[in-house]
Amino acid sequence: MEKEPRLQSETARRILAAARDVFAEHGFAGTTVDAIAKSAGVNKATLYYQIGDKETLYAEVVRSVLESTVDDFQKGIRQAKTPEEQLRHYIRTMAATVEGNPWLPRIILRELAGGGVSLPEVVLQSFGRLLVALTEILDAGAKEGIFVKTPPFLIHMMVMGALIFYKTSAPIRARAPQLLAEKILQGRQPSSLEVASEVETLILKAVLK
Amino acid sequence: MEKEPRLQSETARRILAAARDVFAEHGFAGTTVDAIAKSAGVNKATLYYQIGDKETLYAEVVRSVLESTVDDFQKGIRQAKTPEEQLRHYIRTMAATVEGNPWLPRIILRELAGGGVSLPEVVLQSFGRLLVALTEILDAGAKEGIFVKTPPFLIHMMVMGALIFYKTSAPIRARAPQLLAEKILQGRQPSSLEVASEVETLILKAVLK
Amino acid sequence: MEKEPRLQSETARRILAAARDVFAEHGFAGTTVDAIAKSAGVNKATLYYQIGDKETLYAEVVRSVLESTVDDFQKGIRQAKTPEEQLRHYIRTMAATVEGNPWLPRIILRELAGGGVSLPEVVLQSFGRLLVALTEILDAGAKEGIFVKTPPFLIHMMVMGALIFYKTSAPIRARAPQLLAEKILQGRQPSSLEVASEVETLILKAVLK
Amino acid sequence: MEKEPRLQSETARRILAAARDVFAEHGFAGTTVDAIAKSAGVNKATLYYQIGDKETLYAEVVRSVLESTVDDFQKGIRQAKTPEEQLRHYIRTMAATVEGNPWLPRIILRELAGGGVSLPEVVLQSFGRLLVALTEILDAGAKEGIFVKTPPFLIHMMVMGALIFYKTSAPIRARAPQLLAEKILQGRQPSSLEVASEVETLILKAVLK
DNA sequence: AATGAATGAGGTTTCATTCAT
DNA sequence: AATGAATGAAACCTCATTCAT
Repeated sequence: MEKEPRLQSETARRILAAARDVFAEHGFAGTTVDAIAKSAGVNKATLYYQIGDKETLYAEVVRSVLESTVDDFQKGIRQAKTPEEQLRHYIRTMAATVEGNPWLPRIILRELAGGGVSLPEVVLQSFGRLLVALTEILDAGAKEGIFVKTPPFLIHMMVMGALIFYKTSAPIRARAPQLLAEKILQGRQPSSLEVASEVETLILKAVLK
Repeated sequence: MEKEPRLQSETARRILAAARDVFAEHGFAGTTVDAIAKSAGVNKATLYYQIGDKETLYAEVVRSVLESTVDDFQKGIRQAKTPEEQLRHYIRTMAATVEGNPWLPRIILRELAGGGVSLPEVVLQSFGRLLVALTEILDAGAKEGIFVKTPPFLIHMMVMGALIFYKTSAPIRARAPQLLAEKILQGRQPSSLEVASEVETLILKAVLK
Repeated sequence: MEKEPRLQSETARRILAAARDVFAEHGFAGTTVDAIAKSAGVNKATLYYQIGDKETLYAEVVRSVLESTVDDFQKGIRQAKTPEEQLRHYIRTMAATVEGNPWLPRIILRELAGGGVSLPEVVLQSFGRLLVALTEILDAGAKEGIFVKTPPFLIHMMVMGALIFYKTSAPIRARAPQLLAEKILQGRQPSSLEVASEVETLILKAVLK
Repeated sequence: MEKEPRLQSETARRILAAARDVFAEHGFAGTTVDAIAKSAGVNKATLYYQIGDKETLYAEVVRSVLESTVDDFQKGIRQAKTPEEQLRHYIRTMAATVEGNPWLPRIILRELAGGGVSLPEVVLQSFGRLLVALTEILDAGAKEGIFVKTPPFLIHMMVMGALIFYKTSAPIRARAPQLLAEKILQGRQPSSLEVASEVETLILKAVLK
């Protein structure tokens, strides 16, 4: 249950990668162990030998996905100097992470829907550190008199919400009737990166004095 | 598969209400027909007699929940006059709807996570009408020179994202270590309505010239 | 788990009868639910619907087998008057019960081997009542001066042990080399009832003053 | 399948000792090869390399346990002179063997319950020799006119039955309600050796003229 | 309209055994 | 001689669905 990722065998890594994709696609209950094993190219019993039961497997996937994600976040943020630059960096890093980890948004959505019952303590702590970083950025900006005072949690929700909702609603948007799409989206389906830059613009306008 | 809602018997309504709650709690795959029947206080066979199979039941739940929600939205928006008032009204209506329908956020999250495969056409259309309304508000504001030009879809994502994420992350926030909570939330867990009003402030600041 | 036997459906009775035989033959771990279902002529899922899981099924079998057995015992004993007659009756009743319930000896042996972990409280109580009856017989005989004082539990063990061991060792005796059998058994394989009568003779001789 | 015991390696002995305990505890079907390997502190594959498959392992355990037991029996019996002394010795030796080999009673019970299908020929022969010895004792006593004529097999069953049942019923007796225990056992739980001596008294009284 | 009962299909997990090292 | 890893087969159990009443 508590395998040090660095010590994982190649087989275990293959299984976890497969599990990550299948869980992201179908959720916990909708995923069958058979599907994971097949996707990983191993026998079902091997999966149990290497990792454990379905719940352990899921917990391990959630942990590794969210923890590594948060690590990426933090590295990104430290590179900027002024609060404004840091806040921009924060948004860009989040966008890049969402973009680079296609399974992430859906796993986050499902965890939220499920009340986060599968989130291990260690993930909560990583998350906390991320929010602390954002809090420090906003506080610094407020102290310098360039930001209005805003609750960090809310900023996080708006940024994450916009990015994740935009990303995951893609298949639904694709089904929109032609006419509608033109009216609302002006015929364009902006890429995630364009959206991220628009989010950046809006959030900055909302926060800057 | 397509029962006219007005013709529903009392039994059918009880089943659908139970299904709505159980599906919201556990998702489609995580829900058993047995659990719905038990929660509705009817025999499983009765459920099949009244509604149909599990998929039909889910589709019916999603349809009724989202469609009625969108109807509420639209009624709310029309009551305001100036674009600014309308935009505020839009956000407040959304917040009130999320607040008044506890099952809504989780169903939306799961639908997004699942790519919206269970969303019937009619729901997409309702959604479209909602976005058209928002588009008209933003366009009117831009034409009057009080709003900057912003993509309506993005505004929608930011508002919905913030509201739904805040609502559904409550159980996770409750697990946050004391120290962290104080730093980030300053010890307060604002109510959903307070959050909605802060979202309103931020969005308006972002959109107003 | 606590079905009143009188209220059991025909199907449930068929399943329990099949389970009784298969468990007696192969023990708990050696029995598959598939085998019971097949032997009962019902679908495996029906078995779960009617009774419950394997453990519940086994507990129910042990309970019903041992409880009804003890009831038989008690009826038999009450019919005799003098302590000597009662003690003879006790032994004969036990022999008849072992003879009439082929699955009983093996289930008792397995329960003893397993430490009786599956014996429900109610079975223990029945057993207790049986031993109380035997105790009263021996005490009465001792008071009348016709029995020597002997521990009731030991008498019970010797009688049961002899009867059950004789019964269950039949397949092993059948494998004995010809020559040996002649020497030990004088070529005869006495029937269970003959053995019971010899047990009766021996026990009485041991107990009578 | 037939390894000469003298040639067994230390590892093989460790495995067999572990197997003996685990099989006694859980029976053949209830035992997993994993459990034995773990209990022996060796890798599962080593177990297969050293002994063979599960059935071979079990047969080897049964053979060694019962055979060595019978050897002990025979040594003990030869030390006494008169038939009465020999018969007493027989019972005491059996009691001592049961007492000194805690796994023996349960393995015997399970073998009886299973019809002795796992008893190898060699075990049957040892058993036969034991019964021949008992037969000779009883015959000698009868010829000297001090014993009544009794079937040796029955004596064996009664003695073994009483000893083994008493031993293995200990956990069940421990669960007996206080009140009952006092009535039947007069508050005492006699040790196995006390019980053996009472068995001796009773059997001798039954057999002596 | 409602239900107890039944079931095929499929899900999760275990286990004896083998193999490459 | 010993072991970590792998696996086919089979075990237990669940669940959506149907049917007779």
